[in-house]
Amino acid sequence: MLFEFQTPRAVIINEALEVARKSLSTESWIVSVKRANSRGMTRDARLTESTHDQDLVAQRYLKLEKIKELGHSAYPHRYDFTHTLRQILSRYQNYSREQLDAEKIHVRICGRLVALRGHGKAGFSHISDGDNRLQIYTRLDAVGPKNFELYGLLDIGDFIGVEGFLFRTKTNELTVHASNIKFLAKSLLPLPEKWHGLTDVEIRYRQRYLDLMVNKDVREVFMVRSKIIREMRNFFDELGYIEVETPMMQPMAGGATARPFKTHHNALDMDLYLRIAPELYLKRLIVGQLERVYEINRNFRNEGISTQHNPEFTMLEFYQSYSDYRDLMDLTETLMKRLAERILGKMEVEFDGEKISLASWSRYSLKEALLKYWPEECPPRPEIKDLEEFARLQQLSIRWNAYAAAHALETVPVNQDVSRGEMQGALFETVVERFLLQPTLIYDYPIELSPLSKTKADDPALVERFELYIGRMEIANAYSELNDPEEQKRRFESQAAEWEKGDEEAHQMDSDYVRALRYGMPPAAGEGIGIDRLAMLFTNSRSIRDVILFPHMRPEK
RNA sequence: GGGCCGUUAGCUCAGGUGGUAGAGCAUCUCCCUUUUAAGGAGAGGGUCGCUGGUUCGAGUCCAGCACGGCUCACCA
Repeated sequence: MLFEFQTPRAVIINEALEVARKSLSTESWIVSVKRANSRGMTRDARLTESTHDQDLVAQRYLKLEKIKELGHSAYPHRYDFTHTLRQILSRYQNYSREQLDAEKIHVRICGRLVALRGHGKAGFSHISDGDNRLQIYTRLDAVGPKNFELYGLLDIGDFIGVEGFLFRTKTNELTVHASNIKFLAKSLLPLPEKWHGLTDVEIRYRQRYLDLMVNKDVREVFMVRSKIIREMRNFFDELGYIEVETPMMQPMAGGATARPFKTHHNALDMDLYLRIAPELYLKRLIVGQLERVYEINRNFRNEGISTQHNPEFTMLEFYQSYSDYRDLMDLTETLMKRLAERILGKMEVEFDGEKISLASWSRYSLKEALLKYWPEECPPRPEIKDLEEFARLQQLSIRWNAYAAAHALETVPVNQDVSRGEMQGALFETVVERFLLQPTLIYDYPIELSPLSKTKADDPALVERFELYIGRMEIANAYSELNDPEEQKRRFESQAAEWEKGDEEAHQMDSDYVRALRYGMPPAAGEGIGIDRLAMLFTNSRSIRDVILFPHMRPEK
């Protein structure tokens, strides 16, 4: 009965609002209803008023209802386009006005409406495929009243298909002169503001789809990231590697020093860990004579989040039989130069305001680097023996700490529990790392820091391991693989002792891995390359979150 | 967890020394058949992050909290 007293418009509004209320729980909706409530209006007046005035979202639901009333499907299944926007632009961009007029090229195109400019009984708009835009000219006498009514109900963000012919406007812009419009999907929530775009960092990460719609450079970042991975696959495929996938859920998380995430398998009632590295599985494949394998996938580490750390990160890890770490140094340099060449077309990248050349590489042993980068202002410069005797290392550390305290730099721990190798490692990280802007390979690490690497033939205190630094970031980590099962077992045992002492990151005994080694593993070298950090370098991104589509965030409140 | 910065309309942002909130874009109505940050006329839209305090009066001052960013510490 009530309906008799309502105008048709009010009925539509009510229906639209019912739909809106059922499918929507946004702040704006709640706010507008609360606001209406507070004005003490009747239900119908409330609904009419709150829509009629302000609720942008309800406004759009209302338009969708009207579009349905015009006989359009709200969510049609497909659109039969003749060209992508990219095709139109690449094919016809150079056609003159006369050529276009002569040929009357008929097209059907589709995309998201990104700009609308009304003009009385005509209108200009742009549709986009995300990267490319094309202008549409819609005029009443060309599309007819029904289409033009639909045109009036469109919002920025809607998807449409347009049929028409190509022409050039007064300002010489290639444009589709519409003869028919097909509604494809509605954008019920308004897009970010057209001029300033989306700058709120949190929304950019949480609602990356908006970021991708609006910020062109963001799309570019992920294009580069994709190219990096593709080029890496090409590179390793050409070298005869095969790509494999190993377990992401492991009964024991090994292959790195890090704390894992824990999960549980219900049917088997067993705890599992998300992998911190694929290393031990990939080396089992080397035992199984896959000989050259690589895997590109996620690792998970239950640690802090920073501009350089996301809980899940992507790593390329590869193993090459019959080779040692020297081979991988060369391979790494070749790979990086090739990536730069193919993706950037040049060897120079700008990173964090500084110029990096991927053409000039340095190689230092860890100890050499310490001697080389020891600050001038903290004399005397250490000699090699200062790095090799425990007591002298302690003295050196104390000297560093005094210097560091005066210059607001990081200090290193000095106590009897720390081994010689750990002290060397700590000194390296604090003294040297911050200087490693240009590509630098640091090699020959203390054995204490590397439970899975092979010792150097002429120095059992060192292992054949190197790390690649670029832009002060650790980009890659590689070593000659330890393939002596008994030695590996002893290393695990000594790690187990560290675990007992409370080191949660110490490696656990992996008996099956030792068993695999006992069947015989050829000499081999392996390496992990951090894809996210490489992507940061190649896209001049200061935060790892800028190169991960959906970086880890706290739960939305 | 520590330090620094931030939170005002759907979006991007203004709001000396306390006096009850503003612009552009977006939205709505009207005009406009080659515009492009279209234009013109008009209208609506805000518990100024939350809680408490000082004050006659708080967007503004103070305290606490929440959320976010950057940064430092472990790690790749």
